[in-house]
Amino acid sequence: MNVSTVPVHTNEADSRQKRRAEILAAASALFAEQGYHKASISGIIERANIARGTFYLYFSSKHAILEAILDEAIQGLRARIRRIDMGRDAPSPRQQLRDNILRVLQYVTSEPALTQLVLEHGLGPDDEVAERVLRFYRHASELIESSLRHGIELGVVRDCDVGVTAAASLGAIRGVVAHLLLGDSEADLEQVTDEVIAFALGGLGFPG
Amino acid sequence: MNVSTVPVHTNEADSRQKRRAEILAAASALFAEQGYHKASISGIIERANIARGTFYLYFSSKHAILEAILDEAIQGLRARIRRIDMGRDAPSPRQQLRDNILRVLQYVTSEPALTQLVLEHGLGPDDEVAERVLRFYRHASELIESSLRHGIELGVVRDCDVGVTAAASLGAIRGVVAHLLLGDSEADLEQVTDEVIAFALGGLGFPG
Amino acid sequence: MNVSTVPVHTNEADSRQKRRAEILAAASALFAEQGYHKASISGIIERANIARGTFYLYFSSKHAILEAILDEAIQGLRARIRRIDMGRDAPSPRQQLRDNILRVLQYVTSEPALTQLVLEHGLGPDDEVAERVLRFYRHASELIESSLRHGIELGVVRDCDVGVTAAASLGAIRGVVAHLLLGDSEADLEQVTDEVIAFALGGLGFPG
Amino acid sequence: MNVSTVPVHTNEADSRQKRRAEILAAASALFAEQGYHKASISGIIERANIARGTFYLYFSSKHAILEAILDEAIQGLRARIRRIDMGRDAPSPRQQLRDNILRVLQYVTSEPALTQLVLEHGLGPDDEVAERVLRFYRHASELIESSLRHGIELGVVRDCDVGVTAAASLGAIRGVVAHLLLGDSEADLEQVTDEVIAFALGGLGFPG
DNA sequence: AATGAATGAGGGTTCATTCAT
DNA sequence: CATGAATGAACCCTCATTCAT
Repeated sequence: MNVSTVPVHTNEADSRQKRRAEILAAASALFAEQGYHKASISGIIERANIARGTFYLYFSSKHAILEAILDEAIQGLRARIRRIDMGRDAPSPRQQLRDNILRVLQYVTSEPALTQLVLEHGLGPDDEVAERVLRFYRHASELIESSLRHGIELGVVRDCDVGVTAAASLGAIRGVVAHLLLGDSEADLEQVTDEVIAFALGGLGFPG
Repeated sequence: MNVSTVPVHTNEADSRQKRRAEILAAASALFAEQGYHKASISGIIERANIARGTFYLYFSSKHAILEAILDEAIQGLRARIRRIDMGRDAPSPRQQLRDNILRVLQYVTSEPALTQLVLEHGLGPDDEVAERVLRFYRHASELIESSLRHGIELGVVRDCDVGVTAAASLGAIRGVVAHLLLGDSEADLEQVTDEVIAFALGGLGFPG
Repeated sequence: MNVSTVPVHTNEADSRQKRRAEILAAASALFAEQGYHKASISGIIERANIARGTFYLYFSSKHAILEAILDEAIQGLRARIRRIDMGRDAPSPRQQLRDNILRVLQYVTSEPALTQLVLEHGLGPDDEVAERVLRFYRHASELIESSLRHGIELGVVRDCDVGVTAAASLGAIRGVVAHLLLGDSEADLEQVTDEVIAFALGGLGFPG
Repeated sequence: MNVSTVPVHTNEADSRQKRRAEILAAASALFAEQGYHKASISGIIERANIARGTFYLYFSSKHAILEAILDEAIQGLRARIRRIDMGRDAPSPRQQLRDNILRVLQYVTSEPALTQLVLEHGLGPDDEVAERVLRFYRHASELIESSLRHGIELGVVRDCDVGVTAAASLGAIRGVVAHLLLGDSEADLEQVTDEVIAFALGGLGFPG
């Protein structure tokens, strides 16, 4: 007797996902604006135009939504970072590195709120939240380390402490990301990428 | 023949300073462990073994003690960073840069709790607290920028976007600092410094 | 045929108003018993049988509920005091004055807690709360003053310093109100009113 | 071997009394300015220029000093109110009443801080503090009542409910006192007294 | 007697979470 | 599913009082 013989399931699931996304968007905007701690459930539900109880139908806690947001951001970043292919037919490692950085910077500037949150967390104390971000950084770091090791083997990267150097490289990118986020004007990402590459590969050019 | 025939008064002031330092230490440790927000006055006074009211005899608020801690850390860092002297009789710029980095890394590893806090703050949204840390980062960034500009003029630094490059450099150091803080083992700071210098000045050594 | 086919909505609003009134009642009683300062939120919520947070769903602060209570009391009093109509068709001024006093005394004895609070406040130093009560007293005083002036013009009131006399008149009523509140037995308000009128209009009857 | 062979006892007692009076003065000024509750021990000792512990050498609690202040005020008032002497050689009752009122008004304006406190208290809830003030009011009220009864017996006062009329009379004076305290300008107390007397004895002059 | 650092009970308020409707 | 009134633990902070010096 139900009027809608259409796949109710899909509709419901769709609308559920949509609602969920709305709440997620409201929360990440608020978190970015006020910081996780200062932001309140009240603020989120007001922005998302939902009732208080509804929030808990989609997320089990305030903490949970932060994790979801960070996961989204991390996933976004991960998807844009690709392991450098040393195969013959692949583009040059430098080109691949450049592409990675450019994609990251593009993502980061297209999602400033998410980025803000990733930047903000992942340094704090051993929190379950920080854990995830930390794991991402560790993942990125390992990616860099393995590339460095590979490069050293191939003789294209000078011999160095890969742990320290990877930390420095990752930090450099983080620094540039923060720089982009703070800057009001829109920067030419291609150019910025080239600067980063130049710095990472050639340093400042100081004479040895 | 005792050097200190100074007034007994010092005792009072000393004990006050001592107590203050104890509270400061308890708070830094707790803030570093749990983060500023999660840490509570209760936790601080328990760790410092003082009564609730006593805390407020030394610091006007929870916020105030964080500021005091951050100020101390920033001051500690600032004191270890010296503008590079380009004079003839000065050590080589590279040597001076190395000294700066080494001093910072030494301080940072000697004060992991303070460092943790500085690392943690200054990224969130406009917090009154973050302000100070941000200002420090900005200060450091400007120092680097001006050095870069100077180096470019002298022809010892290749032409680059000083804003981006300074952000990358500062980020690289922050990255290494975070790396040191997370690492359980004690690293040889001299060696780490050399790695940082090598990375900053010569990059990865990738062939153009 | 039910007069109220009004929306069911009223139920919600009603229950909210009811709850609010309960808290208001609990607070008035406690304030009257212990005084505003000694009374605590804990005491109020215990008496009202609500949780701590619930209180703040209805009143933004302890201060706010006092204001609400005082406003209610003042409004109650104001509503019972009417400017004396000197028109031809109006009852005699004496009758109108009598009605005013009787209504006030009736209200005051029906709301001893509220009265206690109004009596208690408006005398301390410039408190934001006292302000409202003070304004009410000033309003009442001005009403009396203008009546006195009018009476003097008409020759029915002897020439006097209206400021002082109004203060004395208002004080006399306050005194009687306090007297009624302290007295355990229930007084005949009509009789008391007549006494007040007799005193106010004819004094003690002492021979000049 | 004591240098001072003078009655040390007296000196000490004197200085103790002096100190005590200073604290009392500081406290009553502060209480009058800020109200009893808002005023703090810190405020008192700062104003009295004594150490925190010293306060408790002279008064056992914050409450105790309020009691002492109120006692002083009440004593001051009591000393200025004299039972009306109906003896033949005595001045006329009216004159005696006038003298009483004038003395009270003089005292009250000379000690605004104390008066403020008496006015403020004595209406609040059944507090130990209010008790004393209340007792004073009751005392004054009984004095008036007995005078009224006497006057009625003598036929110089019209027959009335002495309880109500005494309350009204006392209230009238309180009202005038408050009026004087609030007024910035200095009033001619003799004139004010005459107004009060005229009101109390003859009322407003309204035609019966 | 005088001091003032230390105390800790108690204050008002917030806010993430729950649950009856 | 959606609601939002209700909850209460936990928060930061104040301040009258104490006591070792």
